[in-house]
Amino acid sequence: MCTVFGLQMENYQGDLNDIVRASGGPMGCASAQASDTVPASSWRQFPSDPLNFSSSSMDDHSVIAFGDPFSAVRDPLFHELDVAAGSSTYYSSHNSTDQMINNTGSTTVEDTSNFSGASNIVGFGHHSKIFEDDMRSPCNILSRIQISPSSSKLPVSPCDSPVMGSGVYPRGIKVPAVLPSEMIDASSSKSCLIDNTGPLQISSPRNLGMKRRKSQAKKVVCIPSPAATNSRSSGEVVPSDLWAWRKYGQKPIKGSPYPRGYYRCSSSKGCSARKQVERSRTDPNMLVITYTSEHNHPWPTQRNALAGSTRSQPSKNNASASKISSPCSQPQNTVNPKEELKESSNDALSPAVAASSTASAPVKEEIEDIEKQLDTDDSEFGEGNPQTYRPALPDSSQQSEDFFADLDELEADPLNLLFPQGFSTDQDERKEKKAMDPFSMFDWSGDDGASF
DNA sequence: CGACTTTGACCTGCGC
DNA sequence: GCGCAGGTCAAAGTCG
Repeated sequence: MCTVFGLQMENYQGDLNDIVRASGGPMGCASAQASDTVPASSWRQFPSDPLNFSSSSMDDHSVIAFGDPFSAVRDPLFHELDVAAGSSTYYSSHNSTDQMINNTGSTTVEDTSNFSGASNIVGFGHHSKIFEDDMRSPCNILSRIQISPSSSKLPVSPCDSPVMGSGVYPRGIKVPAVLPSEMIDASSSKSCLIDNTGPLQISSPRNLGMKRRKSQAKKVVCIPSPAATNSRSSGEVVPSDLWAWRKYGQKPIKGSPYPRGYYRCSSSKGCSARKQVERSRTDPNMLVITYTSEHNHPWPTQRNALAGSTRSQPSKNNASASKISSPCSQPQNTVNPKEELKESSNDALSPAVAASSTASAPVKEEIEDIEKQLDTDDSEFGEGNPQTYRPALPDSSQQSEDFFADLDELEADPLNLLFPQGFSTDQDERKEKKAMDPFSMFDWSGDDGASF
């Protein structure tokens, strides 16, 4: 049982960067397979932002880390998936060559019909701590993603600093207990057509959009399709993530029985982030989500952040959705969908924080402990700590630092409240496991009315 | 009423 | 140049 995430990078421009594939468990469970091998060392890259990188993590786990300030934050979804899918989660990237690295030692060379393009894949044994650590970040799916230096031009400029991810933080994906394994290359690799340092030519907005479309970096994420329908009438299942998406189009795709939905970020006006959602033509149980462009705004923490995802889960479907979201079944977390919706619209906290507030009583205690621990360990999560959740502004590292400085002024980082156990020690592991239980932390329903 | 989805039309890139 | 396919727009409808 594996959860497979395929990430494809097209025309790397520095923002939608950093793709890594972390495979867990025996490679036999992966349908995404490689045709070549590459030394893991060739994959390692040093972070562009030292502030957000822990040398220890590098040394201890050979973590592929990046400048993404979100790299420090555990990804609730992927932890959820990790758990639900038997701790086998895959990230992947596609580049010029098919490569898979499995640091478990058993590099597998297989083939996948779904990899039409090339890919660089780095796998980590799912028992390894590195992977567990990686999974602590809500944005790690991206932050830990990195393009093989051998196959991609990596512009290293302030402008290329990773931004808010591009929304590859599926939050509400409801993962079936048994997950199909598949990785899809939804778009073929193309040579870089854009020199992001060159002059920008603008004809008409539409023309620009088209040109951008053709040359822009993309990330392709393959996820198991949620069983529940959370789309209003089409019945199409669109897993929600932390961003709010607004559907603006749908087109039938030639050769595929499934239409492709087009979404743009509605978290912030002017955000150019887009994504395309379509079902895999080879495995209808898999959704292929292609992220284009990147968010030009911080991770949504305002009420509108959940607008799309909330709406995309109509109350009439919430029952089934919550069932799926909680294979472990936590009935105490079941809440009136109406209430949940209402709460969500009123809550200005980040989803993660809200999640903490919705946890069941025992979990609440754990979270309280964690918060206390956070207070005492605050220094540990100070600047430069990789486990610190730090949203970034896209423009420059300086800007990011300023932004971080602003964030530091916040009383408490919402996600830190959830992920303070990022630096777990052995004695913390038990608590961590419990606290990180995705079904208690990320089930956004609640029994105390504190949910949103 | 605001936010969202649906859907047909339009625009653009690309291959022939 | 033409046609196809994919991507986007925008009006209309839906929902809470």
